[in-house]
Amino acid sequence: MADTRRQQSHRETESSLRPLRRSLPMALLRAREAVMDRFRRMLRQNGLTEQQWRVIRVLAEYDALEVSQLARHSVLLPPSLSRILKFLSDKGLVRRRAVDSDQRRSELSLSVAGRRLFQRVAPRSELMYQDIEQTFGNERLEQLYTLLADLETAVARGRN
Amino acid sequence: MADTRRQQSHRETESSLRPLRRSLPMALLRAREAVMDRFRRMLRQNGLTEQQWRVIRVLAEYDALEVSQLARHSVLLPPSLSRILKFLSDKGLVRRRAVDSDQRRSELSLSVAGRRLFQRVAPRSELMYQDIEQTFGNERLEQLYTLLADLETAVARGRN
DNA sequence: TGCGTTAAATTAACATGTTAATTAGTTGCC
DNA sequence: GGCAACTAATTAACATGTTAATTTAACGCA
Repeated sequence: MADTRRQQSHRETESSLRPLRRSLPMALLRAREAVMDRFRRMLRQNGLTEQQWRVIRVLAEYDALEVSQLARHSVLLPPSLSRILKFLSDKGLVRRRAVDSDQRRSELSLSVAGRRLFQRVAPRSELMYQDIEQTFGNERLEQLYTLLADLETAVARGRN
Repeated sequence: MADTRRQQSHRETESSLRPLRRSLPMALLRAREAVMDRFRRMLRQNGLTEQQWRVIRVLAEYDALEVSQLARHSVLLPPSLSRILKFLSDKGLVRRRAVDSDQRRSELSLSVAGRRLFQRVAPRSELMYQDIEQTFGNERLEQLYTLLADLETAVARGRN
C-alpha cells in the first residue's frame, strides 16, 4: 500500500489537474506532429524547413505582401519572419521592394527561382494532403476543420 | 482586370496547391496558438515556459520516469528535454536518481519544491481548461479529442 | 575475455519561438 | 517647422526545435 497510485496518480489531496490525455494543447500538438512528420521529411529533401515553406506558400498565394501581413498569414512572429526573409532573399528565392508611401515597409514577393521552387514542391505537398484525406476520410476532415476554426474563435473571444 | 485574382489567387497555370485555409498543419497550429496564448501568459508569470511546465506536469502524473519515457509523454525531443532537465534541476525542481541496472539511465522525479510549484500552478491551469470547456462546449470538445486521436492514428499508419 | 554492435543520453550546430529593446520612419498637434 | 507619441520592422537574448555527431554503457558472440 506504499504505492497504490497508478495512471491517475496525482495524489487526490494535491490539486487535481486533469490527466494529460485531457490536455487540449497536448492533443493538438501530438496531432500536428504526427502530420508534420511526413511533410518535414519531404521538405528537408528540398532544402526547406517547415517555416520557410510556409512563407513561400503564402507568397505564392498572395503574390505580394508586407512583412506584417506575411507574418499573420504564415503564422510566424515578426522576429522569426525577419530571419527567415533574410535567409530566403540570400538564397534568391524572395525579393523585397520598397513601398513609396512608407519607408518603413517593404513588399515581399517570390522571385522567379522562388516560383520555380514552389512549383516543384507543391505537387509533392498536395500528394501528401490527398493521402491524408484518403486515409482519414473527407467527412471527418471537414468536421475537424470546422471544430478547429470554431475553437479558435471561441478562445479568441474574451481576450485582449 | 489587371488583378482579378483574390482569395484563391495562385495562378491556375501553376501547380495548384490547396489554399492555406485547407492546410491541416496550419489549422492545427492556429488552433493551438489560440489556446496556448492564454496559458503561456499565466505560466510566464510563474517563471515557466510551456515546455518546462509540460515536464513538471508529466512528472506529477507519473511520479518517476526515465528520460526516454519522459520525452515521449511530454512530446519533447531528447535534446530539448536534456536542456530543460538541466534547467529544472539547477532550479531544484527536479531530481535525478541513478538506475542500478543500467548506468546510462536515470530516473527523474519532482523535488518537494517541484511538487509545491505544481500545486500552485495546476489550479490556474485547470481554471483555464474549464473556461475553454464552458466557452466551447463539452460535446464539441469531446468530438475534437476523438478526431485528433483518430487523425494521429491514421497518419501514423503507413509510416515505418 | 575481447571486440564489434546496439542503445541511451547528451552535445553540437543551426533554425525558430518568445519577449524585450532598439531603430527608423510616420503622424498628429501646436 | 518641430517635437512628442506612435508604428513597422529589426535586433538582442535566451529557450526550444531539429538533425547529426558524440559519448558512455550494455549486449552479443566468437
